[in-house]
Amino acid sequence: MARSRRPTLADIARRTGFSVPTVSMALNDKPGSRIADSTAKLIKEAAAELGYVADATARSLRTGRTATIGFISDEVTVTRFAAGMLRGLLETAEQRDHSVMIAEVDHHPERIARALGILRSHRVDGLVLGMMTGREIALPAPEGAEARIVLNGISEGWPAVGPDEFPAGQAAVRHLLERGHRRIALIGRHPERALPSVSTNIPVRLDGIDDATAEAGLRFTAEHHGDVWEPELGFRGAHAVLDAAPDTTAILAVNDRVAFGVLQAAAERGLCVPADLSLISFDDEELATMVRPQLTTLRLPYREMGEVGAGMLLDAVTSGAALPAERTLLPLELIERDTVQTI
Amino acid sequence: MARSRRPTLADIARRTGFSVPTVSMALNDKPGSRIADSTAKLIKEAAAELGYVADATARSLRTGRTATIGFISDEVTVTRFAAGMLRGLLETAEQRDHSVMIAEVDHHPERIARALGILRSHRVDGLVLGMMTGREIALPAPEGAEARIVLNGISEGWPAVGPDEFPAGQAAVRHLLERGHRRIALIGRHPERALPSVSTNIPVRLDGIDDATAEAGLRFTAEHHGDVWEPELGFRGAHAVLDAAPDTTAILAVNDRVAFGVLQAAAERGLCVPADLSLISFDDEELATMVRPQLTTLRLPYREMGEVGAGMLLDAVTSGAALPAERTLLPLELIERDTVQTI
DNA sequence: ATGAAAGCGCTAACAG
DNA sequence: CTGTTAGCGCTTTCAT
Repeated sequence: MARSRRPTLADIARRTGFSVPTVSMALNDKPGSRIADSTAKLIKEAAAELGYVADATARSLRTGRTATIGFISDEVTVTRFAAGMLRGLLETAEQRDHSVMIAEVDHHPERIARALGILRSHRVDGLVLGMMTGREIALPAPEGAEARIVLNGISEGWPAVGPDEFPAGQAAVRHLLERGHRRIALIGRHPERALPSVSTNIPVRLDGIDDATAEAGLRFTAEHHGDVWEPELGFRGAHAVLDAAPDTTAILAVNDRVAFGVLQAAAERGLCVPADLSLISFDDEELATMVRPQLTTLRLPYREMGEVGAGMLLDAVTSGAALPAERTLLPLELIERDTVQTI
Repeated sequence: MARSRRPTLADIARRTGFSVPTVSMALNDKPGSRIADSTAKLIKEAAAELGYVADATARSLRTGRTATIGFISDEVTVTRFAAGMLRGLLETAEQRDHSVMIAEVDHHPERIARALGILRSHRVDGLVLGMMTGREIALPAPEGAEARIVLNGISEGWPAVGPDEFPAGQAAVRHLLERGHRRIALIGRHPERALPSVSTNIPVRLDGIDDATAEAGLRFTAEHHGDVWEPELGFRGAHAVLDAAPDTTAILAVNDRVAFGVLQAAAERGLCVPADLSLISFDDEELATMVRPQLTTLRLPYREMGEVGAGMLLDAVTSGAALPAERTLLPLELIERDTVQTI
């Protein structure tokens, strides 16, 4: 039953007796052009009857704009953080009447170049590169003139949006301090300071942590290093740290997964969290609310990165203004749940 | 420095002295048309020098095909399962030289209709609707002639791909049976059989479970009902079930999150999994490998749904053949980890 | 083996 | 207020 050909402006024009441009104007009702209200109504009715939907490819060819932004991710669609970033992006894009074309890449530069080329061939109005881990990355020289932005990571020549890690690190320490903790252990510092190509975010987070402890004239009771931030590290780290400094009252874990491991170790030692041991971490992934007690943690603003990134990009696209050269930093919010207790 | 205008076929034509159609032919090197190898080479070199990328909007306008498929999800981008489905889709699409345009919707039919309209205006060659939960849903009558498919869910008039729940339910029971368990408890059956608009998958899974137990002449030692499949249910369920039937040797949990709760309850009771209590569940979400012991579970084929769905869709798009009217069912794989022990 | 002409569906510029 | 003309960049006849 499907009409073999979809209706075009010409169909509506024929049906109503007006010309094609008139139909076009009426349907787009721009403020400037004055089409008689009566004809506009007629035309719209006809369009609705025919089930007309404008052909975006034709429109784009003519206007040079596609109302589409491209999203490339280095595996972000495959991780627990993808959701927020993509969702923020999609929502903002949709609110501002833009569609999103998505391409997945791995870490290989040639794959990224390929994805960039494909998106460019589709004439996207702007490009968003979302990175799962905050790393520095070498991107192909931005040849086209499209607006572009990188989320979470850093790349030479690309405007960027990322999490504001330094104050977050401070906040975590201060939260513990304010609740009376003076004997704090840290789990998850890199064995050596990470290269920017490996991580740009966590080292800054640790700088913030160190800054706040130094300011309070404090040293950690113990530290357990590591750079594979999975539960295993927290599990072993908690045992190590608690063996070394049994009077520790609070543990600062570099992320939620590590904190999860800490929780298991604490249970094994017969320690009750938070009565016997407080715990604070970073990320606020779904896991944080699945465990009991639920984790007090600093939420990484993935969703906001998507929203703000898309917003800035679309501002630039719309106004033609340049994107800020400075990296835009978004705060991590402290989510107080059940793992920190005042002593 | 950016060239204000991107290079077109005409630019290459001017530069090489050939005509625009010749350049087009040479660049697309179709089997049929015979362009001299020498000129093809010349043209390709020129194209590369200019950094030419074909304008997809122009091409689409002319050919009527966009080499793009649309993906709509009812919140799938926001859940733990999104990753696999989206990734399978993206990979298959990319392998077959198609791009993906994505739109996020909630459950409101009018939102879906809107997304459908937008994607249709972009003239996508095919439509994939991915649903997070396997439900039956009423979709706007498919007006356009584009190929379409629904993943995980069911909708009148839409070809579908979904998980093969019945044999998976059987397999879970049989796995326990084969390992000597005869005293099994079940956690997570709906209080009453779910409506298709709520869930089409889990009830079938339970049918499979019931079928295999009946076949073995077995009854569950105890059951704990519920339809909010979160850890809390498993936690309370395990306690209830173990209180009611302390001789239970294995628990069948309706999903991993529930199993996670079971693990916590077992620990609380001083029960060691799997030595004192075996446990099997469904989904294989990331959580399954984060807990210790790691969960033995039946993996939901989200990624495969994406792959197979995209594959079928693209077959239809390419060949013009119709998609199968039958729902295509994909197996759940049993992932043996550490929560089931032979007794 | 290559060129000339036409047209996909739309919008912008200019008449009237 | 509305119609005419033109053209975005590409591919597809049809000539040569």
